[in-house]
Amino acid sequence: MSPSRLPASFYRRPALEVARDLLGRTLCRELADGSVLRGRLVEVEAYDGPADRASHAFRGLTKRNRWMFEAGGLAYVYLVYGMHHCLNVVTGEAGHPAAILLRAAQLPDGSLVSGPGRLTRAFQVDRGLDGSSLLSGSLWIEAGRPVADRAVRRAPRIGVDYAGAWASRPYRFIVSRS
DNA sequence: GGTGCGATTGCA
DNA sequence: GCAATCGCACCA
Repeated sequence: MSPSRLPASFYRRPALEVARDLLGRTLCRELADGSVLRGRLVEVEAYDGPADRASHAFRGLTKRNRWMFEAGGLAYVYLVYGMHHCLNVVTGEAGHPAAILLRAAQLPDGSLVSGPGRLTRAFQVDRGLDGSSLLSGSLWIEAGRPVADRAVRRAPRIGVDYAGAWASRPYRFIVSRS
């Protein structure tokens, strides 16, 4: 258990707050051989509450989205388009469905992994990690180097045009400068 | 039990 | 611009 692993209290806050605070943090993934992949989170999206039409939780609890209804600190991993995995961080209190989609990270060598499907491929994340705790286990987030307000840009979420007015809400958070 | 489609990506 | 590819949400 790494001492710099972000604690449960980090995740059990409102989704928009957690989303903004995830920027600059270090996504960590331990592989079977014991090596650890790391990347600095530079783009995330919040999906917040039962009224958010863009969220998987909009139509209530289902087999797929059940982890979104748990207390923050879990991974929610699902398959989209039959071929790409998406990695989310569950946030907030139990009963309030919310999660943050991880969209892009900067690797230690400076290269950028951009896109939720590319991110899960790079970090070898699939549905085997769905529902796993970020507080223990092979997937977690460390404190890293938080980002100043002036370096944060907000924008509408990607790929949710079906969500009506919710599609234009600025729920995407991007590191615009280092 | 059947059907339509997606919080994407890569290639033409 | 569009095909790939399948779990699952939803309806019957």
